[in-house]
Amino acid sequence: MNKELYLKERIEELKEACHIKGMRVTPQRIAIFNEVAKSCQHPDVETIYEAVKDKMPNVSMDTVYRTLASLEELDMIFRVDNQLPKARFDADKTPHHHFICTQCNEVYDIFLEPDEEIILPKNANKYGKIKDINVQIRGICNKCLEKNRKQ
Amino acid sequence: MNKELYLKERIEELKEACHIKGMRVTPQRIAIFNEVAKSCQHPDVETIYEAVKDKMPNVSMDTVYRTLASLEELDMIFRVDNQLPKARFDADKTPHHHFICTQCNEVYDIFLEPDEEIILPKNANKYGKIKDINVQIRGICNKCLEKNRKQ
DNA sequence: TCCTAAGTAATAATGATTACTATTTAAATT
DNA sequence: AATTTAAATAGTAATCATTATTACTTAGGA
Repeated sequence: MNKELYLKERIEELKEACHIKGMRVTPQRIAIFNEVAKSCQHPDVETIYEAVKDKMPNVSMDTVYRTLASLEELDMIFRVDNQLPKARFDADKTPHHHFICTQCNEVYDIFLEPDEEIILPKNANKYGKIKDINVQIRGICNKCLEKNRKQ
Repeated sequence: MNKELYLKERIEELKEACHIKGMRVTPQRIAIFNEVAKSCQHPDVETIYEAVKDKMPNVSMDTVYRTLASLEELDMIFRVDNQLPKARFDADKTPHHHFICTQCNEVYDIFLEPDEEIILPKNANKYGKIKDINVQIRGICNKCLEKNRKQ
C-alpha cells in the first residue's frame, strides 16, 4: 500500500480512538504516533524523542513517555519488549507460554497439554540461529477482572 | 517429581554447565540459581537478592545482576520479559512474530505466510481475558553470526 | 469568545541496572 | 597440602531509563 496514504489513515484512526475515549487530539500525540507508525525499526524512546524534536523543538521527554503510554492504552501501538517494569526470571526450560496481566503485572505460566507444541513460523530461520521462543499472552487476569467488576 | 530431587539435579546441571564453559562454581552462583529454580513466581532481582541475603548476608546487588547474566548465558535461566535494555515500540497491528538477537539486540519482524496464523494454547483463556499475543523468537542474527565467524 | 480540565514543558527525583576497585577465592598446579 | 593466579565478589559509586512535580498552555465544548 502507498505509505503516505497508510499513515494518513492510521492518523485518522488515532483521532477516532481519541474521540471515543474522550482524549484530546494534540499535535504531540499525532507527531509521536507518526514517528512510530512510519518506522519499521521498532524505535526506542530516545529515537522517537529526537525525531519529534526536529519538528517540535521543545517537546519534553516526559511527554514522549506519557504519550507512548496513552497510545498503548488506545491500542494504537504496543511494546516489543519491556512489558514489565523490571526484569523477572524463570528457570523452567520446559516449553510453556506466559500470561502477563497488563493491569497488575502478574505473570502466570500456561503449560501446554501433552499433545500441544509451540509452532515456529515458516520464516523463523530467515533472520538467524534460533535459541528459544518466548510467547507472551497479554491481557487482564481473572483477579483484576473481578476487582474491576466490584468497582 | 520430588521437588528437592529436582533442585539437586538442576544444581548438578549448573555445575556441569560451568565446567563446560570454564566458569567457576561459586556458592553465590548456586544460591542465586537455587532461588530462581525453586520459585514458581518468576522472581525479580530484588526478591532474589533478599532471599539470598538471608543465607549469605553480604552478597551484593552487583553479584546478583552479574550472576543472573551468567546463568542466562549458561542457558540455565531466562528472563520472562525485559530482554532489551530499553523499551521499543511497534505500530504494526498485523499478526507477526519478532526475532530478537541476543547479541546485538536488533529486532526483526517475522511476517506470517498467508496460510499461517499464531496458535493460542488450549489453556490460554484460563488466566484471564486475552488482549494480544507477542511471540519473541530469540537467537543470534545472521549479521552477528557472520561477525563471530570472522573473529 | 470564554472556560476548564486535559495536556505539556521544564526540571527534579526515583528506581533499576552497571561500572569500578580492592579483596577474596575456586580450582589448577606443584 | 601448600602455592599460584585468574576469575569472581563486596562495597560503593555512577549511569541510564523512567516517573513525578509543578506551573503553564491549549483543545475543544459551552
